[in-house]
Parts: sequence; structure tokens; C-alpha cells
Amino acid sequence: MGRATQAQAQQNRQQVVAAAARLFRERGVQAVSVAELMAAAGLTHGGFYKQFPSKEALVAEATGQAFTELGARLAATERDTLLDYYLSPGHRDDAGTGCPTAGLAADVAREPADSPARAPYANGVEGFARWLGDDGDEDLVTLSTMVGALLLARATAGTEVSDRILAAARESLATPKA
Amino acid sequence: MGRATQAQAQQNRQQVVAAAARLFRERGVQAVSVAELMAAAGLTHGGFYKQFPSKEALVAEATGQAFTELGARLAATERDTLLDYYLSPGHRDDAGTGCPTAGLAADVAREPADSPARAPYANGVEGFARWLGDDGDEDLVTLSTMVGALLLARATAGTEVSDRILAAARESLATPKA
DNA sequence: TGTACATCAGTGAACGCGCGTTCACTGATGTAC
DNA sequence: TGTACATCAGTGAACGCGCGTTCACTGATGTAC
Repeated sequence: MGRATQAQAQQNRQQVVAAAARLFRERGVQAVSVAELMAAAGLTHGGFYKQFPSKEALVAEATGQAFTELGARLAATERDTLLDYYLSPGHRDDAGTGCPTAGLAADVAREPADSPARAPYANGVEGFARWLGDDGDEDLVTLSTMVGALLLARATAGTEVSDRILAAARESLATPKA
Repeated sequence: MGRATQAQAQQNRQQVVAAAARLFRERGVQAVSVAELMAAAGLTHGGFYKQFPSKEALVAEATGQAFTELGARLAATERDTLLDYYLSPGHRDDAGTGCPTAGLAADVAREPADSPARAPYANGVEGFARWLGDDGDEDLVTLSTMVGALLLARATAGTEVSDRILAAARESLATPKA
């Protein structure tokens, strides 16, 4: 096959990061192999280390990428519209393209304390909370409710209580108390 | 070594379930091997299948066990005391003995739709919400906030925002609005 | 603009390792008499 | 209560498999002149 052009190599790299950002949210970091991510970009697994020093480094980069996508989405969305989507069955059933705060929470929580994935995650959480714009640290509470409801709805998916969790959180957050 | 007594066998089995209930919450189902769980009970891994049909079956049983422990704890605790513990740095830093609703949420969410772990998890969530005792489905919102805040605090552990998430949620939930 | 050659993205096989599960075997336990 | 024997909890080695990572190699790309 020979050497790829710099443009092609960069595009391949970006495809691997994009696949990681999606699949890590969907199935968890441990359940997605380096070989699968390379295959998602049409490559064989051997070349992975020409682009990334380790899987751990890709986890960090994919985390940042997922939060960058979230930021773009937030910038183009009104609060009530976002809440409707966030607490919808659609979002519950599609973690891969959904919120990384929820989709990566458990994975990042179980990363070692010095994992490079922690910084982009924490920055993402702070940015999301700021966007919510509630007074004081109340935005952190709002975000906690959103993330908790989404994760509980996912873990109880298929049962009657799952939809009730989403509906109750939507109702509780739709109209700001103040 | 020869055959163990029925009492000893039952005790060994219980130790495996207890270790699983703790380690699955702490590190996640995939990060804990059958061999490690058997070793935690002082056994070699080969005998696992004399006690459990599969690792998946143990996941379901350990999930039920963790929620049974939670139920006992709730029965002996007042709401405000529980909230203080739930949203504390201690609980954040010790997932293994902590709430299974939070500790197993992502693992159960990623289990297949027909996984036997889903039923005990959903039952546990409903029981926890009922214990909270808020009106209508507001208890599901309260639980969502608790679980979300705890998971976000864990994923941001080591940063300044982690403690703020816990404190903000504690403040928001400590005194019922009504 | 052409030529010679160094670079390096990607390949494919291999590394050591641990996984969930199976199985022949052991020998004390539990049971039938 | 004592004896003969079937049961079966636990052992330890092995099964096939996939993991993250390494490496010798390929050959088109990029560059120096």
C-alpha cells in the first residue's frame, strides 16, 4: 500500500478519533478494541501506534472530541430545546451520539487519578454547567439531575420506570423555579 | 482437597457473590475476572461453574445482593442522614461499598436488553425512589440528582468542581421544598 | 521541471498475556443399607 | 452405630480467543538538489 499522503493520514487519524468518541460512549472504553477502531477507519490495527502513543491517549483525545461536539451543539441550541432532547427516549437509546458527560462518566470515574482523560472531562462538565447558566452552583445541580436521569433511564431501559424517570426530570427542569 | 461440606460450599459461594457485589461497583464488571472473584474467596477459578452457570448470572446475583444491602441500610437510616452520606467525599471515594444504583448504572445500561441483571437493578431503583417518599414522581427526580451528582463527582474527582457538585446537590436536597 | 533518495503511513505477523469456559480428576462428604 | 459407595465441591491444566503493543517490511510520498 505504501505511504499515505499527509492529508490522507490526518483524515484517517480523525476518523479513528471520531469512531472512538462514538463507540466509547456507546459501549464503554474497555469493550472497544484498538483493532475495531482502526477498522472503523478502514485501516489495519498495526498502524495505530503511528498515530497514538497508546489506547489511553486516544481515550483522552476522544473525550475531548466528544465534548467539543457537545459544545458546538449547545452553542446552537436553546435551553428548553436541549432539555427536551436530553431527557428523551431517543437520547436514552443512542448513547453513541449523545452527551459525553453521561456516556463517559463511569469510564472516566474508573480511570486512574492521573489519567489524561480526566482534564477534558472536567473541563467539559464545567463548560456544560456554565452554559446552563443557573445561579451560583445551582447549574451543577441541574446538570446532575439531567445526567442522573439519563443514566438511570438507560439502566432501566425496557421497564416502565425508565420513561417515567425521563418525564419526571423533564417536568422538573423545564420551567426554571426563579 | 476433596469435597467441601454443604455449609462450607454455601459460605464459599456467598463470599464470591459478596466480592462480586463490591468489586463490580468499584471497578466495573468487565474489569473484574472470574479468577479474581474466586481468589477473593480463597478458591481457584476452575470451580466457579460448580456454583454459577456463567459470569453473567453472577452479575445478576451480585446486583441483587448489592441492592439488598442498600435496602437494609435505608431501613435503618433517616433521609437527611442518608443524603449527607450519599453526597459526601467518602461515598464518592468508596464506590465498592457505596450505592449500587450509581455504581452499577453504566454497567447495567450496557448489558444486553435481556440481561438478567436488569430486573434486580430496576427493582432496586424503584425501591430506592419509594423510600425517598417524595410526591408523585418527584422522588425519581431526587434520586436522579443524587446519582448524577455522585457520578459526576467521581468522574471529576481530584478537581475543584468535584466537591462543589456534592455540596451543591446536598444543599439543594437537604431541605424539602414543600 | 526532473531526478535521487530519505521519510514514514500503513501492513500483517507476531509478542506475551489474561479472559471465560471446559474437563478429567481427587477425595472427603453425605447417604443408603 | 458401622460399612460401602455414590456424590460432587474444588483443583489445576487446558481450550480457543482477543487483547494492547511491537516490529520488520513495503512502497508511494515528500524533499533536497
